[in-house]
Amino acid sequence: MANGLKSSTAARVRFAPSPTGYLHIGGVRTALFNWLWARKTKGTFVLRIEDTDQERSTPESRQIIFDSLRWLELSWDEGPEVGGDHGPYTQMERLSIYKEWSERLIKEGKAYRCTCTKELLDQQRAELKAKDPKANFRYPGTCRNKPDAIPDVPYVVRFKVPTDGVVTYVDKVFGEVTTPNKAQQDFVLLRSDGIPLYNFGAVVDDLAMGITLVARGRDHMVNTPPQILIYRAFGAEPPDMAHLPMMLAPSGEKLSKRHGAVSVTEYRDQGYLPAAVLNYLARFGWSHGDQEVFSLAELVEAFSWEACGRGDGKFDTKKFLAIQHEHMKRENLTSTKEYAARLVPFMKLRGLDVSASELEKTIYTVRERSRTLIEAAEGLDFFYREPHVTDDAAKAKFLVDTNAPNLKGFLSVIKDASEWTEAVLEKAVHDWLEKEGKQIKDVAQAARVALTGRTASPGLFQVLAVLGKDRSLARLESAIAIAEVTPAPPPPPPKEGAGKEGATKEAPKG
RNA sequence: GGCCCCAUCGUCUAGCGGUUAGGACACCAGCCUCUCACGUUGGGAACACGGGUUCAAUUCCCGUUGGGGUCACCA
Repeated sequence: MANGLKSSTAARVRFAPSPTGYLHIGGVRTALFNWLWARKTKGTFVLRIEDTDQERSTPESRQIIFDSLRWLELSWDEGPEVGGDHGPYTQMERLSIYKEWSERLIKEGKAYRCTCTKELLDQQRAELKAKDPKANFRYPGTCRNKPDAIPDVPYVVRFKVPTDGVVTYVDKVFGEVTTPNKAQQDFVLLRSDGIPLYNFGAVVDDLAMGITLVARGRDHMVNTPPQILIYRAFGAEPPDMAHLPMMLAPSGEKLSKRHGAVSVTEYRDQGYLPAAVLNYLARFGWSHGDQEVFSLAELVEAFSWEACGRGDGKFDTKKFLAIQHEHMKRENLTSTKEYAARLVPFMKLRGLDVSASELEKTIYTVRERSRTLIEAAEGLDFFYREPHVTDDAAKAKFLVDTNAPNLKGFLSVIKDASEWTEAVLEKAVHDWLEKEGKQIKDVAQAARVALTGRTASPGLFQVLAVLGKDRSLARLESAIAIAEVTPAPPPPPPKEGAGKEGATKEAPKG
């Protein structure tokens, strides 16, 4: 009962990445689930930078994290650049806090100073391994029972792990998990340079920041028992814990650069929509009946830890693209206004300086056929490029003398149309075709190549309407000029497959 | 190897004792069609194995197998 109440009241959750590179797609999922929970409970989403790995942390990575989260629209309520009552939100700025809290534990006999050097322990570990490759090295407890005094050599602070007993906690997605304490060693809290290790820094901060639920990847599940021991040493109740199943590469290996894009910024640059990225990630390890496509608001509404699965999954780029396509197609998911605004930079990349308001008028022609903003930009290119570019193969195949008469006829019909609208043009052309005893397919491809420069495009009459009368006529005229002086290629030889099929069918005759 | 976790179509998953085991992606075939798409109809495709519990197990329990995580003065 008390637990249910705790879950439904405003949660304080956090996302605590290390600034050691790009923001991994798996990290984004962790951020998303936390963010969803914060929004659903009308709670607080805290961003904390865990930069205690001085070797790997960089200011650039820190910036990438901010940029990525902002692009995804996963806004944080407390954290770097926005502030809050529990700062600072960067661990390297909290060193005095860790020092103070560790002294507290030492004073209470729950932790101790250890002067064993890393070199010594590495050596002991190596010796043991040499004797017995299967052996499990653990800190032997050399300094565990020494009376406390500040040594005159560098020392680390170690946690005094109880020699017996177990840690049991109820994971929000995995249920009850029990680990024996004797499986753990006296792990290090504070390094000799005063910088905390992950488990200590995270617990101190989560406690100090009033975090009520910790959600992270399953690779952290092994950290939970020692962390709970630390919470208890501080006389505190641990927050709720939730672990998320792993996202694996299609091969079943850990997801890495080798298996395609793992950095969110790559998806951004490939023309994915943030809402689509979030949608795919949300459905990975979480489900809501048969629903596949969600807006962000729907995710917030529907999300729950209970509906999270426990099995690891494999990242599927095809399904990801399909979800992305849905978001590109549906106006209620991506309004034309938003679509246009996001498209502008992709047009710019093609050297086309088109305003969002201009794009808003043409987007309807590519909505269903573009899966990404890059594809949309490609699809819209010929509307804005003057002169437009004609594909060589398309030109050679369609802008030829045998098509010239049809193109001329087509041109003169639309030129005389009573009104330059899709419907009127279509009717005019069809009337003409009927009179001529021709079909639209006899002229469509040549006209398409003339107008768009390619063999695949939006509907012919949509193209005419968007292009406008002057440009349409001009493009047709120059195409006709080319066609008239270009001899048609020889007809292709009969297809082998078709011949065989015919032979089979007519075999009884022979 | 120790500790921990997991197990339904190829993939993401629904299922919370009794179902023709459902959906989505992908795949195949058809329809639609001025191209590309979209849309649409249909199809193949799964409960890892072995014991229990039960009138009844995909579902609950145990084991086996398989997979994953982690064993640092990284996070």
